Amino acid sequence: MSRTDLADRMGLTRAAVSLIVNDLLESKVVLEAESRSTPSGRPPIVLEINPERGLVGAIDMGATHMSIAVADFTARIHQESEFPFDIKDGPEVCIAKANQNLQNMLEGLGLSITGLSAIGLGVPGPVRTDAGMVIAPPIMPGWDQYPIRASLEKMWKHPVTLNNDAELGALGEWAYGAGRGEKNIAYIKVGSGIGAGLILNKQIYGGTMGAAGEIGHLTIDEDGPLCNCGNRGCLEAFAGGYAIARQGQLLAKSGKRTLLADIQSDKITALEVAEAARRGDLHAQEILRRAGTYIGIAIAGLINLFNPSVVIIGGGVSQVGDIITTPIRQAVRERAMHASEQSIRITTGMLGRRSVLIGATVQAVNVAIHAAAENKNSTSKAVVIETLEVN
Amino acid sequence: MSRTDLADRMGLTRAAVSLIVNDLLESKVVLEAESRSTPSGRPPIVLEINPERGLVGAIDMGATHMSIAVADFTARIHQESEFPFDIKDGPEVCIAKANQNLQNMLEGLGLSITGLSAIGLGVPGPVRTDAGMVIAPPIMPGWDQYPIRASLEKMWKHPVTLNNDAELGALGEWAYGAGRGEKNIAYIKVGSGIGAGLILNKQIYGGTMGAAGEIGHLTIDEDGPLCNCGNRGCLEAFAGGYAIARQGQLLAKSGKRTLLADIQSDKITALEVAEAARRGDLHAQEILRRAGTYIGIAIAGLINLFNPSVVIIGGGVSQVGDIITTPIRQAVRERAMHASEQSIRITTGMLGRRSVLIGATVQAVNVAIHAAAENKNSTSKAVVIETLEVN
DNA sequence: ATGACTTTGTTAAAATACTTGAAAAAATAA
DNA sequence: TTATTTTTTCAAGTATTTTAACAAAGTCAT
Repeated sequence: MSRTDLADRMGLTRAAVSLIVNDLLESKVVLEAESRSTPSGRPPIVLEINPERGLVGAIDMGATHMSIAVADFTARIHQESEFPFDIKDGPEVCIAKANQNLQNMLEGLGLSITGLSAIGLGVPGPVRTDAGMVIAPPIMPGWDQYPIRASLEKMWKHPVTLNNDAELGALGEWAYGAGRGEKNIAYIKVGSGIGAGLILNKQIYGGTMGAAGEIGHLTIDEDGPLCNCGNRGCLEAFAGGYAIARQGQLLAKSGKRTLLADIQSDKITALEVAEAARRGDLHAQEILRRAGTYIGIAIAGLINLFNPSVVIIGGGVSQVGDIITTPIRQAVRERAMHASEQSIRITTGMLGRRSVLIGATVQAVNVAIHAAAENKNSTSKAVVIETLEVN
Repeated sequence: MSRTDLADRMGLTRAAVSLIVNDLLESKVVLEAESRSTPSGRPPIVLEINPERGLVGAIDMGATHMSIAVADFTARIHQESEFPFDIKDGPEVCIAKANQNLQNMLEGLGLSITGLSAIGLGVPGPVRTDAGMVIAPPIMPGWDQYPIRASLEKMWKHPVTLNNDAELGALGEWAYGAGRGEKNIAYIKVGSGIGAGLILNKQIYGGTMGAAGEIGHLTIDEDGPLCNCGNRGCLEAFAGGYAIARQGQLLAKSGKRTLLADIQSDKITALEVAEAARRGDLHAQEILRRAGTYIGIAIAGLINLFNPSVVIIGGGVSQVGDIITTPIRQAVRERAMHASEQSIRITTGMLGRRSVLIGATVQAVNVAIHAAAENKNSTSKAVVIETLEVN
């Protein structure tokens, strides 16, 4: 990105951008790379974020697993680890575990917490980002209104950001993945549950209470199976990881010719079903195809309401690729309005399992750069977000 | 609203607001009213928009009826008229009719088009507001990519704004109706068709192609009745005005004890069904109750995805009040996620049939004030929108 | 190679949009 | 009357951006 490109995107003059960029250069947030060649005229000086400007922490708390990572300012992950835990243990225990593991990782890198500029955290519940807490989370007992950000900032003495995990997946894919440069995207996280993260007008949209994007609990069929939210026929009850696992278990016991028959029934998770499908198991493929159709129905609804330019399928189940995206696309084609459906792109995420971590990194880098800009008597400020966007 | 209130809402200092407001006072956009009394301290000077600053035109093109109005800067409608027309006649004919009727109304008021500061227009299709045209509209044959705003501005030599009608309904209710001061609202327009207008983060959200809010084509039941969009089981096919009319016609012919039996079957529209229901016809009430349940299912989906703070039911059918809102509320209570459902308010519009017209007025006043601010060497600018919001 | 052309980046002065801190104004309560 | 409270204003200063001119760095045609 050249200064001129930035000026165009931000609606400023080149002169203004020049001043801002020179400040950022001085504070080493961005670097000048080699010039690009152009058909005519002075070649632009390519600007990029300085990876060596600093490091940030990223934490992705799921329902049953936690991932933590240390990454640089370009969101490149230097070290990463994943381990099982249980969000139901409540904030104190979970935060202690997160701290423990982050400290261990830092030690391994010859660093301490002071080596990080900021830490980004994602959790599987409705987040009030400004307040730094979750409100009435369905699957996070004990976390309701616990001051997550405040207690982490007190412990680490560094800025912490808190977001919903699907939001961060959307942010990650938007900044560095399949949604780059788009104005409105939806990221569908198909894991044990199903949630959507929304970027609208280039910003995370969380809704009034942080509870936007609950696509997993759209009613697909009022007479459908019971969902653990208490209602019937939610998408999640048809196509979530648990639902897929249960169908795999039933399949294994059915006596049909399937690769899953070799596995002990209660060990079958969505992962095993996906693996069997990939290896050609027609029955397992059928399970995923059906799940894809249901997800597609819900996505068609989302498209009709939001009209995004891209829908990105992420989360564990998305790893199976075409087996699930094909029925999704077909269901959308059949059910979404023509105008929206014509212009939509439906794709799997480019960042795989890492999209949430990378989204957390983006948030952390954001606050880190803001903090750096505050310390200087610089001309930047809100501008920095755009700088990142443009990266 | 005092200067101090404005400062708080806009995140500026009182000094800054004072400067801006004084400019607006000088250009007669706002007026100082009498001071409110307060328990202690200097009483604030109440500011309000000057109704006599100017007039704007507002046009609401529906599928089969057009409303036009002349209103002042406080969105008070001075004169209004409604007449049948057919959007299918295409842009030239419809624009000519709009012009004809607006000119007549202005003549009746002793005015001409030069007496208007701006004109706001709403149409029932996906609008690209910036481009001033509709893209691939389902029910506006011949309008696709026709330069609506450009040709109107050429004809009238005044600024024209173009929006989707449901968007404008949302804007109207947000600015002067049931959604005042809220951050995220959805306005559900239940007319012949069913569409939603969205205000997110205090701004109209139209989606990537202007096709957001198509709630009428959410799939409620894949085996449901055929919709004129080509799919099966759309909400509109269950609960739209046409669907209600058809059910009323069937009811009339069924031999059941109903007020509709007295009316010639092909003259029964949704209006007659609503009227019969209001007069106590149990079968007609049942039709509306069922429609309400379906609408509620769709709204529950919308709430799960958007988490707005208010959902406003507008359009013709909403006039029946509780008969329809009660089943809607119940369906939402049963199907929406707890966190969102707890905080939501579901209500009918405060502006009745006029919400779209008032939304069009708001847009027109907005551009008019902007234009006024551009002419002056004033300190205002983007600020003006906020001023309006606060009204 | 030279000059014409194009596009990018820089500079200094001016304009704009605020903030800061103090003071004035307008009421109530003691 | 004086103290208190809150709103509004004023004047000076700061921060951010534009304007308009210019310098820099390339290509292209001759």
